Order: sequence, then structure tokens, then C-alpha cells
Amino acid sequence: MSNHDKSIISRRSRPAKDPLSKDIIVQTAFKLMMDEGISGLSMRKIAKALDTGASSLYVYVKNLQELRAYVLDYRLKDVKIPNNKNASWKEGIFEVLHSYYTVLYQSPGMAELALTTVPVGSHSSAIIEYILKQLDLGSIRSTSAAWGADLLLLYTTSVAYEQTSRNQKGQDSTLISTYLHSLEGSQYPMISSMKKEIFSGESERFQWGIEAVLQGISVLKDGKKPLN
Amino acid sequence: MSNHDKSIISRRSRPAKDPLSKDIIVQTAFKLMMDEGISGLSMRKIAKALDTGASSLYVYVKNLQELRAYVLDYRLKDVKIPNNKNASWKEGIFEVLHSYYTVLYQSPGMAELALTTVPVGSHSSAIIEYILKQLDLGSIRSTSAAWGADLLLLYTTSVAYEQTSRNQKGQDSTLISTYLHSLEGSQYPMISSMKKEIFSGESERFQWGIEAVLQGISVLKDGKKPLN
DNA sequence: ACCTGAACACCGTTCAAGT
DNA sequence: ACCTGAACACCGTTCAAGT
Repeated sequence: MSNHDKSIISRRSRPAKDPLSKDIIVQTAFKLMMDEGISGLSMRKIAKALDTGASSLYVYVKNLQELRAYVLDYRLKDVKIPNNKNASWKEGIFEVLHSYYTVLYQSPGMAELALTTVPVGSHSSAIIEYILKQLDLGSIRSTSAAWGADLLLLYTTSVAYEQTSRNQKGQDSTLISTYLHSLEGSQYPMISSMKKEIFSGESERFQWGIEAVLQGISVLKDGKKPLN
Repeated sequence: MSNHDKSIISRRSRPAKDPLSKDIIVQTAFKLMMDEGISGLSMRKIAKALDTGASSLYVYVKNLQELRAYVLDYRLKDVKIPNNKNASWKEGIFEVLHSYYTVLYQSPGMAELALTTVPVGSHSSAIIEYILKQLDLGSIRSTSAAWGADLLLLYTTSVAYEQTSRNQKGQDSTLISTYLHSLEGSQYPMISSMKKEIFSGESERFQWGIEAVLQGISVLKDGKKPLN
């Protein structure tokens, strides 16, 4: 009852625990992902890292899916939106996508997260917005621009995903290149006749794809009926 | 000890349980996925459906990841490899991809499985082989063909994925279209100025993407340095 | 308003023990 | 050789109870 007793009881063994917040949860989740990859992204592990129980997180985050979306957008803040006035519209697009690729590539699990999570947030919006602006400069608008932006991001994400999962497992895991293993030449002549070409530089492949897509949508533009 | 007793004891309450096999496991897994989507694809659920324990499956299947690859290839057996001699090489490619798209679209969870599982097996090989053959007819060879085939399949898979997940949740979940919600026009002018165009027909979008990619890789062919 | 612990209903994988 | 049950080390989410 004495003041003395009380002050001893209320003394904390360590500085006051950081109060929870969406930001702290997202940052902790991201740190865990840096260390453990996508499997670090679990409610229970994040909670443990914050010295609390998993149920506490639900005050700030609706569920794991929503948390994943937050983590994705949080990481995308490091994607650099170019502002080189001398560059062509294509170069601008290549630059953002390259920055996006690098960001995904640097954090294990990030590419997988990007591939399976619908991005919601200001950073992903900024990237999309920039790509649409550049496409507009290249006279690509409307559905072509919208679908094209989608395709460009999808392509970049998937190249990053293949690249990182290859690194992880110490194995080659391109969609196409996996077919090459354990196949008989006689049964799949086309596949086996091009084994060499498959294993060429990854950055070359990345550039090639962006260029191919940009070429394709430039040629098509709007309204053109496909496959005639 | 008597013969009589023994025969009664050995009498089974139902016809002898089907012996396990890789095929039966894969087929059961696929059936479960048809009913429950991707969450039906668990060792424990498959085992229960086969009236055994999860550990029994490990005799025939190395782990869940391998089982997923088997299920994917099993489903891909229904993809029709075209043999229309009068069709152009592009039409042939469009046809396989359309069949592939339909197969993914019809089984819930299949598109997600295809997006996150490296396909190994004769059916996926047959599809790749056919696409490479058609690209060869269109004078697209070497790395262009390999990367192009990859890109075409990736694109098709992802359109199917977006389409099915949209259906599942009764929501629109195209990469691009999700940005449109809860965005202020003033902050992202490009995005908000094209809201209408985004929500157009999905089959049109599918065709557009294939054509764009084919155009792009046709123009590039081999050796061309991108972005000059 | 926020946090907690316990509970519920699940996971994949391993392993000793059985046939 | 194959199957089994139990165990291990996890999951996401909910909820009554506390402050």
C-alpha cells in the first residue's frame, strides 16, 4: 500500500515495450522475411518477434493476406521513379522496371509475394502511374496501356521470381529450362535442339522481354483486331 | 485356431481397399482441388479421402511440392494440341494457349497452382514442344523462341489466375484494376483517367496479350540489341 | 481501446512399430 | 515393401477475460 512498494512493483525490467502499430508490424514482418524468406511471414512469428501473441496483431491488420499486401507495398517504397528528362519513354519504363526487379531480387521471398499478392498501396500506385505516363508519351493509351502496364509488371515479377528461386535452391528453374532435364531428344526434338540457348544471361533475358512487350504493344496500339 | 474362426476374422467389412499408388493419389488430390480449390491440396486431406494417414503418401510422393507438380501435369493432359494443317503458326499457338487457359479456368485453384509450381511432366512438355514448333514455323528460334514460349505461358496463366480469383471473391482483381479503387484522381491522373477502359472483356484481353507478345518477338527476332 | 492466453481446427513431415 | 499412429513443430483465427 505504501508508495515505496508500489514504485518497486511498477518498475519495469526493461524500457516500456514499443506499443504496437500497423507500421511496426509491417516493418517487423519485412525484417523476418529478409531473414527467413516467405516462411518468415507468419502471424505467430511476427508476434513472437514483437514479444506478444498472434491475436494482438488482429487489432491492426485484418488477416494475413492483408498483412502481405502491406509488406509488399512497404518494400516497393524503394523502387525509384525515374526523372531523367533526356531519356526516351522506353528508357524510363526500362528504368522503373529494372529498379522494381532489383528490389524484388534483393529480398528473398519478395518476388513470390509480388506474384501472389494483389498490390494495394501508394507505392505500387506510383509505379503504375509512372508506367502509364511513359506509355502515354509513347502514344500507347487506353486498354493497350492498362494491359501493357500489367504485362510489363507481370513479366518483371516472374523473371525475378524465377531468378530468386533458382538461387535459393541452387538449381535452374526457368519454366522452360526445367523441361530440358530428363527429356529424351527423340520425343521432344524442338526442346532438346535448343538446350544451349536457354542458359544465357538473365539480364539479357530481362531486357529482351521488356523490349518485346513494348514492341508488341506499340505495333498493336488500340482497336487492332488480333490474329487476322 | 480353427479354420472357421480365421475365415471370419479375415473377412473384410468392405471390398479390399484400393492399394495406394502415385496415380490414385494424384487423382484424389485433383478431385479434392475441384471441390475445395487449392486448400483441398493437403497431404492430410488427400490421405483422409483415401482412408489412410498422411504418412502413407510419402511412399509414393517425396513431398507436397512434388505432389503439386504431379497434379498440375495430370490436369494438363486435357490441353488439346492442335493439328489443323490449314491454320497459320500464330493460330496454332493461339489455339493451344486457349485450350490451356480453359483448362486452368475450369478447375478452381489450377491457375494458382500453375503460377507457383514448376511444371514437370510429359503433358507440359508436349505443350512447350508444340509452341516451340509453331514459333519455328514463324521463323522464331533460339533464345527468342525459348523466352517467348515462357512469356506466352506465363501471360496465359496469369490472365487465368486473375480471372478465377476474381470469380472466387466476386471482386475485380486485375493487377491494374485494383489500383483504381480508393485512389484520388488528383494524385494519380493517368490511372483515374482510364477507369472505363480497364473493365472490358476478358477474352479480348487474352487475345490482345498473345498477339502483342507474338508481334513483339517477331519484330525482335534474334540478336537485336534492345533499347537503342 | 488494447492486449492476453487458451482453444479450435488445422498444417507437413518423421519415425518407430507393425504386417 | 508397405502401412500405421503418434509425435513434433508448426499454422491462422476467434474469443472470453482482463487492463
